[in-house]
Amino acid sequence: MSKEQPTPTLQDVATAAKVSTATVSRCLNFPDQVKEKTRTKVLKAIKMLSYSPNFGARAMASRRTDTIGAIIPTMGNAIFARGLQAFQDELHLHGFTMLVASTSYREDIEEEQIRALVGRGADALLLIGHARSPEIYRFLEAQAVPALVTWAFDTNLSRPSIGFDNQKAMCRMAKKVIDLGHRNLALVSAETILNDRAKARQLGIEDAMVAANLCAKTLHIVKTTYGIEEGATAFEQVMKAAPQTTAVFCGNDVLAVGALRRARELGFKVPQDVSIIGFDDIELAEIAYPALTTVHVPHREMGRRAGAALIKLLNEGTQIEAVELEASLVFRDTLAPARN
Amino acid sequence: MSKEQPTPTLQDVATAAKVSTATVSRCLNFPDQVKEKTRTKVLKAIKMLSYSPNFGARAMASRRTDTIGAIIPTMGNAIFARGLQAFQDELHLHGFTMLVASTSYREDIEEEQIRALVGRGADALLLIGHARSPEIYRFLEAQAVPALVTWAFDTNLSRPSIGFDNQKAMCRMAKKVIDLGHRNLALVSAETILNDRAKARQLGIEDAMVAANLCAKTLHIVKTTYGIEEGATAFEQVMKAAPQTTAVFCGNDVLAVGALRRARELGFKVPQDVSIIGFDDIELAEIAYPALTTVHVPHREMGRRAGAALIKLLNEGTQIEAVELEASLVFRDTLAPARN
DNA sequence: TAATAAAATGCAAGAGCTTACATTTCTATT
DNA sequence: AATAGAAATGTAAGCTCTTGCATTTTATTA
Repeated sequence: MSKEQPTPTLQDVATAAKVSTATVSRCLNFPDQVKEKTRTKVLKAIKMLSYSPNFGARAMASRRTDTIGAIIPTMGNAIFARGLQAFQDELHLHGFTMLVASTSYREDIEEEQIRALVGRGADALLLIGHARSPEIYRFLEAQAVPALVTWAFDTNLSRPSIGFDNQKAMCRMAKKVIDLGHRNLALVSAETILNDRAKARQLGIEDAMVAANLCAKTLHIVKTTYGIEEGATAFEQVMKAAPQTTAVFCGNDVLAVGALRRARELGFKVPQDVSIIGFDDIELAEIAYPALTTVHVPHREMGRRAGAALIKLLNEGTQIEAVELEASLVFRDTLAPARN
Repeated sequence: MSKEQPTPTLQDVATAAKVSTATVSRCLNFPDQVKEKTRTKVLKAIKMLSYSPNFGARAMASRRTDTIGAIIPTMGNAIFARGLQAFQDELHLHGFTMLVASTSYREDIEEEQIRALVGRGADALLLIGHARSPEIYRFLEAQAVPALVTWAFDTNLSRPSIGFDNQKAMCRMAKKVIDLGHRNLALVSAETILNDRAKARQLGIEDAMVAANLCAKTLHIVKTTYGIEEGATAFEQVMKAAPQTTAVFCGNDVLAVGALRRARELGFKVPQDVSIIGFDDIELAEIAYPALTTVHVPHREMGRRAGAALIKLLNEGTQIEAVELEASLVFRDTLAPARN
């Protein structure tokens, strides 16, 4: 503990095993290029010295890292955590390593993290949503780091993405809601400025309203941050400002669960008095009481596919082809025909 | 896109700005050591080239990385995700970067990940739980990488840890349960071989039983993997094998929520017929119906403190002092006196 | 204005690894 | 046993930065 022992290097191993550094290196990277006997000797030296290769040096010398970076808004949100886990599992399967960073939904931090991951040698990047400054896309291009957008899907953009169309999915759900006779709609949403998914979901409802000859302007929107309590508060605001509301859409299940709870606390019967609709279909949705009607997002599938696509791109140079996944509607117990 | 543009290097920037590489480097690392005019020039060149420093090279040359690694079992579990987020926030505050890896509760993968993170130059490591082979601890020592154990606390070990005593916490809860007249206890637990937290929780119940003159052997234990459905199945197994059971402890809230659901599906009244107790106190616990009685674990506090301690160690060389956090009991609606 | 100290910059030696190419050691064949 | 060809190993350059020391520029003082 007290002695300043420098961490062992390739050279140390080579010396201990009485071979050249090249042989040790090959032993690690191309084991079958070295004779069994030599290999054993080297491996023993490695173990003895508790040697571990220096990644930076290796990356620099070999010009590749087998590392893919992922940048998500927050790990506190189960849907990202879960998608990432699937992503990571897929990468691990192919010998790649994942580096994660989170942005707390802040654009400046996202930029910082993108630079950090690129600097760390990420061979490719996984990003959430399309919305970010052109400068960042330029940077990525200058660094020749391919980026794949997920959690969103938009045919209008040239960027490859693997995800689903938030707008379309929410529109389908809204149509159902309107078909059940609801005319006074509200939306509890996350901030839409830096979150194109949230924005798309809002647009989806508005699309359905217009299609049903309702004025999109009548959609009562309350914006809030992420959290159960936040959802509860927002619900209260909605019902105070627009008491005639019969259906409250929520930008995600966590907000919806909060709304649900507050609804009950305030004496509303769900769904008889007011319907509540979530988005994501996390476990919470099923557990909530009454069980939440929501839009199912294929998080794991998305993560897995994104991983596979990026690996294919890196290994075979195959261009990523955009994949639109299906987000299905899950009808449980918080949606019913409008009262009266 | 077609031209193989090599990513820009420090040298490129230096050339573009007509200064030496040393100046560019200082511009990045010690901005006030370089004249305003020069700095502007350099910064412009950097922006123009979309330059981003190569982390590996920097790490190698400067022998430090300002990076801390965290290794958790899985991101799919909210409690780890949340603790990590707090950890990351704390690190970010001090200019450190976090590298995460997950192990899927597999020892071999954990070892692999530890080596990977150390190889990537992690200045320190955050680990969950104490249980791992001595060889790994030896490796960490050989590499002079300090490691902090969290999510657990054990005064008997010399290793520094910031966490809570799983055994003590569960024992307190079990005591309450026994005080309510429960004599036939069961436990739905995660696999305890590689999970010392799960093991400790089990021991905690047994401690309480012994203290109450119950035979610890009568604790009916069912082991399962993580998941709501898994918890449900395990509950069913418990009640089939030991129908006289009046209180079912669960290793975590997710299992408990599953048990709760299956209990209702099977026609058990909770808590009248059977009490169900969780562990962790994640959001799910509060949302579950009836709301779950559980042990509150200070995830965020743990993450934050762990971050702070590691940074202090790295920056000031201050030895980490172990901190035992309090895990409190949260009584909600799934615990009641034993029937009869 | 000259002399001196302080600030800014440049030079060049590494940091630990990979890999093209050169050299040595085997294996198999005649 | 000699030799070609293959397999194994070694040599050394180069990957991109940081930093101690040397040098140049700028500011300060007499």
